[in-house]
Parts: sequence; structure tokens; C-alpha cells
Amino acid sequence: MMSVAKDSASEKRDTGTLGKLMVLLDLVTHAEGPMRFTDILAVADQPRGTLHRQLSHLVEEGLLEIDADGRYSPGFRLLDLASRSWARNEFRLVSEPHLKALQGLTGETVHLGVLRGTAIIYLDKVEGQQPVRMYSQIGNASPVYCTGVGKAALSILPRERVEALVADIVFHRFTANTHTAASLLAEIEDIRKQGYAFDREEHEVGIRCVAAPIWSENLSLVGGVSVTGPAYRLTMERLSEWSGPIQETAKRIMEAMRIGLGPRR
Amino acid sequence: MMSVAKDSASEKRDTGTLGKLMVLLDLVTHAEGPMRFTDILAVADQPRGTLHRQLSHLVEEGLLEIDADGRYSPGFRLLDLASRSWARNEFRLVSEPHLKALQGLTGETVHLGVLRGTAIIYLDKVEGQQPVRMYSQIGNASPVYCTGVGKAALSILPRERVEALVADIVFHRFTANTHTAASLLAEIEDIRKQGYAFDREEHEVGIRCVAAPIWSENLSLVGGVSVTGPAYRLTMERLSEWSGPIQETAKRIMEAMRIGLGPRR
DNA sequence: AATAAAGTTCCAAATAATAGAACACGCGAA
DNA sequence: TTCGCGTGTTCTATTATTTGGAACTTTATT
Repeated sequence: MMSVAKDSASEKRDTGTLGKLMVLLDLVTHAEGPMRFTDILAVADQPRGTLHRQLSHLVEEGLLEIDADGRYSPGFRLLDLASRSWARNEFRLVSEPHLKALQGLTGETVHLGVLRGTAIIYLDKVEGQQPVRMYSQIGNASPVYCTGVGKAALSILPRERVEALVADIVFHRFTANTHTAASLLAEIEDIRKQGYAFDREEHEVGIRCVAAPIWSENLSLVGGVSVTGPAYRLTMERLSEWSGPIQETAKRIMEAMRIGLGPRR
Repeated sequence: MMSVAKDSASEKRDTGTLGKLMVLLDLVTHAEGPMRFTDILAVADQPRGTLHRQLSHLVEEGLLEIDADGRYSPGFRLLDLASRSWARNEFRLVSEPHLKALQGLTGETVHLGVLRGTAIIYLDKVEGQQPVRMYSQIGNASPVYCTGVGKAALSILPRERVEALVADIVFHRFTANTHTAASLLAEIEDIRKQGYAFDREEHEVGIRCVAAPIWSENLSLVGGVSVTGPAYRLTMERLSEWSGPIQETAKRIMEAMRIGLGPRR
């Protein structure tokens, strides 16, 4: 049964059988921990028999695992797929040297992220000394509205697309500085003019960042670079000083991407 | 009575529509670089119209990306799914402190891996000083027959299951020491008695390791830990000395896993 | 042992996927 | 320009898969 049509924002995906399976996969991967059959049955809108077959298929393909107690968890196949995906990603490969250079210049942590839906997915992270915990950040999806990269990315989208996107967001107040829909839209306008964005402890108290947008001509790729660090070290003055270098880095990455694509076609 | 055993090699997966889509996903993620529609058409055994719809669905779900030139690459959604999967993985979480301890003791790189099909998927890696390149190893799938963890894992499977698995493998000769089916089966027997496995430069010249198996009672989880390093530093004598500690680490992880599951059920 | 809860299997009916052809599009050559 | 050709996209009757509901089996609880 169809409920009342959601307004504009509601993306209606028509991916048939795959779509239904992805809903389940999302359910399990977003859960706190392993889910039992009945747990899933309660939230997935499917008859028991159907759900059972769907889960079996996901398990057989390695996208889900089922333990001895019949609890479902994300499967190891996802790691394999993702590691290949990451290793070969052109955007990441092209950006890498530029991220390192920026890290060297600032001494702080540098991130590379792309926009997907209303989230920023981090593709790379370059830290200074201490060993990096793998997957600690890479692959992570963070909300657009409280990350520097997210706001920078939004700033290069056409206004109507930003509005449509913002309408889809459910705003969670992480800190006292976290944006609301209205304040976000307002700041995007400023960022559009400036060419760079700050995160003034909007996601986590004590964490600030500067970010610059990166985009392809047709906007099929929209993301950004950022320099992040603790507020006590990264004063707003210092962040401002870095707005130049970070925009420069973004520019170089875009040029490098075009070179990659340019000559051949 | 059971039906006649399927001939070892012929794993016929019956995952309907999902199975067909996963074949495509594998195709694209295993490729050298982005694939054009026609490239995929040539290898995927599907009519043009059908393939087109399947790819569209995968793109719409974010499992694949299509660039301006119509070339398909793995999608960012995979990273998101995998990062969650990794972050919450119980086996990895439980093992982490033990891996660190082993790293501290040996000073060399420690790996945690699980068996999936005929591959070992690395779940974690603990290195000494230098910053780790993310995803560099984690999520990677390596052949069972030329990794310490792989051989250790096989050694705890019942003989007939090992034989069935080995029949599925296509052996690639990476180094002069790489196993063949026969030599692998023979060594598995030894490892079974010993309780630990070596990799004597069987995957990469100049790289050796010791590994011990880790398994759950019902064998739903089979994997291992290993200590890896350059041959000039890791003499076979030294590796032998570490066979004790590494088995001890494996044992502690297995105990910790049981504690996790034990009391509640 | 009896009862309830959880999980699995089955099959006619509904729905989505398929195959094949026809339709667009871009591009280089005549 | 027009033609041909390689690519990619859309359409539709046919076919195969998925669905839903119930019956059935197994596992926990009283």
C-alpha cells in the first residue's frame, strides 16, 4: 500500500529487486550490532517467507553473515569490494600527492571527501606522525551540514539543488554551533562568494576546520579538501591564513583531474 | 540419503537476480580501470537491453558510478557499507588488543585475516612506527595457498573440505616457492600437527611470516593471525621462536570470542 | 510435557526481469 | 551533406523470479 506521496524531497528509487535488498543491507549495516531474524522482520516491511529468502540470498553472496545464533551482521565481501574500489579510485589517486603537500605545509590532518546524497564520504585522510587507525575515517559518511567539506561542496551546487538537498536533511544538533536548515542556507551563500568554508565546532566541540570545494564540470563529482585540528591550536586567524593554500590545493587537484581526462577526449 | 555430492569445483549459486548483479559488480571492481558499456557487454553474458537496466540499477543504488564518458567504476556506497561493517566487526574488535600485544612483542607487522571461499580477507593490520596507508591491506583478498594465515586456516578444516577447496583454486606461481595443489595439501598435513604455519617467501620474494589459526567451534569463522616481515630480519630460526607466542595470541583471541558469546547463551 | 516463539519451506498468483528488436546519437568518411 | 557504423538507450511481449500466506519444523519457555 502506498502512503501519501512525500513531497519533492522524497527520492523514489526504482531499482526493483535490488532496491529491496539494499534496504535490508542498509538496515543491518546501520544497526548497533547483529540483528536477529525477528528484529529485521519487525522493521522491514516484508512477509516472513519473503524476508527469509532475501536474507538467505544476501548471506549466500557474502554481503551478510549469519552467526551460530542466527544473528545477521555485515559480510566480509563488502570489505573486499570496498578495498578494490578505494585502491583504484581515480579521484583519490590523483589527489594523494596534493593532500600530502598540504599536510606538510599545515602540519594538521587533511581530508578528502565526496558528496553522496546528503552525506560526505571521506575518501582519504593524511595525518602527521601517529599511526592512523585504518577505516577510522575513510569510508565514513558524515552529514553535509556540519562538516567543512560538506558545506564547501554544497556551495558550488546550483541554489535549487542545494534547497532540494537541504529539504531532505534531518538536522541533528551535535553542538551549540550546529546549523539549522535556515542558517545553513544562509552560510552557503557566503561560502559561495568566499570560495572556502569553515567548520566552527559544528560537529564536535573542540574541532575546527577549513575546507575548499572540488568539482567536475558537469557536477557528477562534487567534494572537497579540508584541514582539521583541535580548536586550541587552530585559531580562526590561523584557519583564515590557510584559506589560500587550501583553495590552491583544490585547484591543483581539479587541474590534475582534467589532465587525466583531458587529452584522451 | 544425501544427493550425490556436487562436483567440488562447480559451486552453483542460486541467488536469483542478486547473483546476476553481483557478477557485474565483481566484474567492474576487479577490472584494471573504468569499463565502458561495450567492454562489459563483451564479457557479461547478457543481452544489451538487459545489461543496460542492470547497470542502471547498480548506479542508482550507488554501488557503481558512471562518469561523463560513460565509463563504469565501483561506487562510493561500497566504502560507506564497508566502513560500518569493519567498525562494528566483533572478531576484529575482540582481537585488536591481542594483535597490538603481539606487535609489541615481536616488533614486526601483525595481520588478522579470515577465510572466505579460497581467499583470505585481511581484517586488521598493526604496524610499528610508520603511518599506515589506509585500506592498503585491510579488506584485501589474498590467495589461501601462499599466505601464512591462509595455510593456517586450511589446517583446521576437515580434510575433505580442504580438498574440495583446493580443487577450486587456480594456482598462480608468484615466486619459486609458491605451492602447487599437491605440495599445499602435503604441507597442510604438517601444519595440522604443528599448529602453526610459515610463509617461506611463497607470495613475495623477501617476505616471510608465521601464522596460527583461529576458528569458532562450528567453523563458521576460520582465519588466523600472522607476524610478517622482511626475510633478512626474520630468519627461519626467529620465526620458529615466535611460533609459541603467536599460538598463544590465537588462543587468547579464541577465548575472548567465547567470552563474548559465552555467558549470554 | 505442553505451549509458545522463532525460524523454515512450500506453491499458486503477482510482479519484475528478460530477450530481441527498434530507436537515437555521435562521429568520421565519402 | 549524407551515409554508414559503433555506441548506447528505450520499448514490449514473453518468461522467469519474486511474492504472500499458510503450513510446517525446530528451538526455547513454563
